Amino acid sequence: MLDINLVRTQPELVRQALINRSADTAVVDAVQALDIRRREILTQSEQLRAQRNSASREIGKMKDAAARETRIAGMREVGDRIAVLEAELKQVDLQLDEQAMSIPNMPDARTPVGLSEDENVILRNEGSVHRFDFIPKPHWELGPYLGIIDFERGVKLSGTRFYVLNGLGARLQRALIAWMLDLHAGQGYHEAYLPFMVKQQTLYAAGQLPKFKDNLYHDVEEDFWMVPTAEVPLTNLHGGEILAMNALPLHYCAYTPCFRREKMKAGSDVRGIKRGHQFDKVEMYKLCAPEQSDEELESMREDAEAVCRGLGLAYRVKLLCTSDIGFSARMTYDIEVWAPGCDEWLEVSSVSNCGDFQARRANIRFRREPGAKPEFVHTLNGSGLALPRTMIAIMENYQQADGSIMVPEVLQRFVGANVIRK
RNA sequence: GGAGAGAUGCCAGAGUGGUUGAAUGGGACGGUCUCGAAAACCGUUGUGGGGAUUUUUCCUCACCGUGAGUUCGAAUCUCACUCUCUCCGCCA
Repeated sequence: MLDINLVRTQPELVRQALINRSADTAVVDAVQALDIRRREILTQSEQLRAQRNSASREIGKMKDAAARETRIAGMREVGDRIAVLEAELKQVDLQLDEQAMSIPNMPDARTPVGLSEDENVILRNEGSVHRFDFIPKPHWELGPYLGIIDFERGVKLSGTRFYVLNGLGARLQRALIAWMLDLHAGQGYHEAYLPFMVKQQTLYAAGQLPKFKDNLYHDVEEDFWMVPTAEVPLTNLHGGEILAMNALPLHYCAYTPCFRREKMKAGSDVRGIKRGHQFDKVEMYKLCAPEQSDEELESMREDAEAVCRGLGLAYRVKLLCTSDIGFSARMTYDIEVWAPGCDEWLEVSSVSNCGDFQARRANIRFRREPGAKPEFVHTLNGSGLALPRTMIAIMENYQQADGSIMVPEVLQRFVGANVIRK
C-alpha cells in the first residue's frame, strides 16, 4: 500500500510509476476522487458528532423533564443525519481501500525503466560454465534413468506437473534444504517453521491479494489459503507490532513448500520439474529501518549468491526493470543458474526490497527511541533458494558421461553419498 | 466435537448507560533530594483519521477482542462471530 499522502500531493509521480510498470493509471484518478469525497464526509459527520457529544453531555445534567425531551428529539434528527453520512463513508472507504490496495509499489530510482522483461539488465556473470566432453542430458532424462524422479507416478497421484522424488533424489532435496538453512543461520538469519496455510488477511498484507487471487489455492469452507511463498507468513510475523529500534534489523529464514495455481500455456515449461503447482523453497526475510534497507538488499543478494557459489554453480545476476519487478517490490535482483541440459538460465532467486509497502499493509512499525512516533519498517525478501531449479542445476551440471551425478561436496555429508548412480 | 469461564492501556486490574481516553497498582521515562545510589515525593507515560496553524501547537472525531443492533448518549444493554483458558471426548 502506498502512502495515501503521496497520491494526494504528487499524483503525477504515482501516475508515471504506473506507466513505467506498464500498468493502467486510471486507478490514480479513482483514488483521488474517493479520497476527496471521504474527507468531505468526514468533516461533516465529525461536526455533527461533536455537536451530539456536547448536547448529550448537557442532557445528562438537565433536570427539567420537558426541556430535556425537546432536546432529545432534536438530537434524534442529528443522529439520523450522522447515520446517513456514516453509511456513505463506509461505502467510500471500502472502494478507496480496494482501489488503493491495487496500486503497486513505486519503483526505486535505480530500477531501470523498461517495457518488458527483455529490458532487465544483466549485471554480472559469476563462476565458469562447465564444459562437457559429451552432450549433457536434461534432468527429465537423467532423473528417470537414475530412478530418482518418477514423473508417471506423480501424474497418477495428482495430475500434470506433479512428480515423485525417490531415494537419493528425495534425499538430495532434503540435503539442500538442511544445508541452505544451516548456511543462512551462519549468515545471521533466525530460522522459523511457519504455517503453510494462512488466513485471507495475511495474504492482503503481503500484497498477494487482491491482485493474485487466481494464483492461490484455498479451502472454500474455511478461511485457509495455501502459502505461495514463505514471504507471506514472514511478512505477517510481526504484523500489527511496534518494534524497538534496537531489535532491528530482524533476519529470518524459513523452509516451506509453496503452492501456486499457475495458468500456464499448454506446452510451455511442461517438461521436468522446473515449474509445478507445488515446490519447496528456502526463503530469507528482513525487517529493518528505512535507512538500512539499501544495504540490507545488497547483503541479502550476497547471501543468495553464496548459496550458488557453495554449490559450485555458474550464475548471473540481473537487475529487473520496472515492468518485471513484483507488485510489492521497489527494486529486485534475480539470480539465475545455468542448466546445461535444458540449455537455459533458471531463476532460482528473486531478492527484493519492498520498502514500507508491505509494512504499511501489515502495519509493522518501529520506534527509534522510547516515546518516539512509530514509523513503518522496510521489508526485504529473497529466495535462498528455490529447490526444484537448484536440483535441476545440480543434476545437469554434475552429470557424467555414464549418466551418474556427482554430489556437490557441501552436500555429501547430508546425502550420505558422493555420487548418485543407477 | 461437548460443557464452562473470560477478552479493558506496556503489564496487572477496577469500571451504577451521562466530563471515562478510562480508577488503582506495577513497570518505564523525567524531575526534586543525594558525593552517588536506593527509598520517598512530584510529574509524564497510547494509536489512528480529519481540520486549523505550520516546523510549535491547537481543535475535533474514532478506538475498551471483531462486527452489527438498542439509545439523545454505550467500555457498560442485546445479538452474532473470533480468540484465549479450564474440564471431558477424539487424535499424529
